[in-house]
Amino acid sequence: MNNLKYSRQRESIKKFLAERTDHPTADTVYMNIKEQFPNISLGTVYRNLSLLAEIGEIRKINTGDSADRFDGNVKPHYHFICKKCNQVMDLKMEDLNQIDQIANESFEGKIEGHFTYFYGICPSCLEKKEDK
Amino acid sequence: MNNLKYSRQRESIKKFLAERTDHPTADTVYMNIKEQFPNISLGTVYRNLSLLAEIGEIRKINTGDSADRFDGNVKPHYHFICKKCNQVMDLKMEDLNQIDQIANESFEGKIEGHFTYFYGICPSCLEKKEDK
DNA sequence: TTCTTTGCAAAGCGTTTGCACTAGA
DNA sequence: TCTAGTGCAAACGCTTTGCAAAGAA
Repeated sequence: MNNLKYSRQRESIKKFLAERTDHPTADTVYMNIKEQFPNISLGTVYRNLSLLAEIGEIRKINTGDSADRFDGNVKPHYHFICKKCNQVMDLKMEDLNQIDQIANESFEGKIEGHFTYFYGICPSCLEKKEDK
Repeated sequence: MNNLKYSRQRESIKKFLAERTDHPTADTVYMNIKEQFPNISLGTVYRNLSLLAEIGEIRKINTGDSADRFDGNVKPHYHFICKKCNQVMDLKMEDLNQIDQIANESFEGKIEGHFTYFYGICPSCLEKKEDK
């Protein structure tokens, strides 16, 4: 099952994501890894992103946008998406486990968890607005 | 700005969604509307779904799946997605406005709202599991 | 050697769009 | 009449996949 062989490309992708605090798309990863591996193909990037997400070394996040984004931080945390600049930021806040219980109160099935992301205006866009 | 003309196709799509409690994809809408309008095109379905969502008569929901889903119920409510059968169900629960404040506590920007969906096992899949 | 990973290109899927025609006001 | 909406088909953006060659164990 776990027949993973080392690959320089995969390590590079993992390292790249670990160093970023924004949440790049597959294409952004591709563009950046290309500097180190000029011949790398987009397919390889996608394959490795999927694989890394599957084994839990990175997280795949879906912001409702067309393209998926990837996060090198696998610790549970929430995301904020700016309505103006579409930037995706991490939020420093506690886990909202209590909302699963609230949801469960009048539900016959079993609630195991939730996906939540917050939206609004990010600090730098707020500033720009105030300047006007 | 609001130069809307009546269209039988659009009305039919709206009515169809209002009568459904599941959350069909564009393709499911297309398949069903086709019974009434055999010549309707997928493009028309997509155009009307976007338009209706834009003017707030339906809601577009993104469950992280490949295809978007549409909801005839525009009142604020939360969704549950079954991990087994991928069914999307409505949840009867209060608004979680308080979580926006929690998120805002250590955030420099402005949080305006959140998207949340819950996941787990739906009632009918739970039953099947217990039968074994 | 054996089996995983790669690069490439083609295909996949859901969605959008240009265009000539149709239909609502 | 005038403009919005339609059907059709082609194109789009993101992602996946088949295949032969390359690389790790």
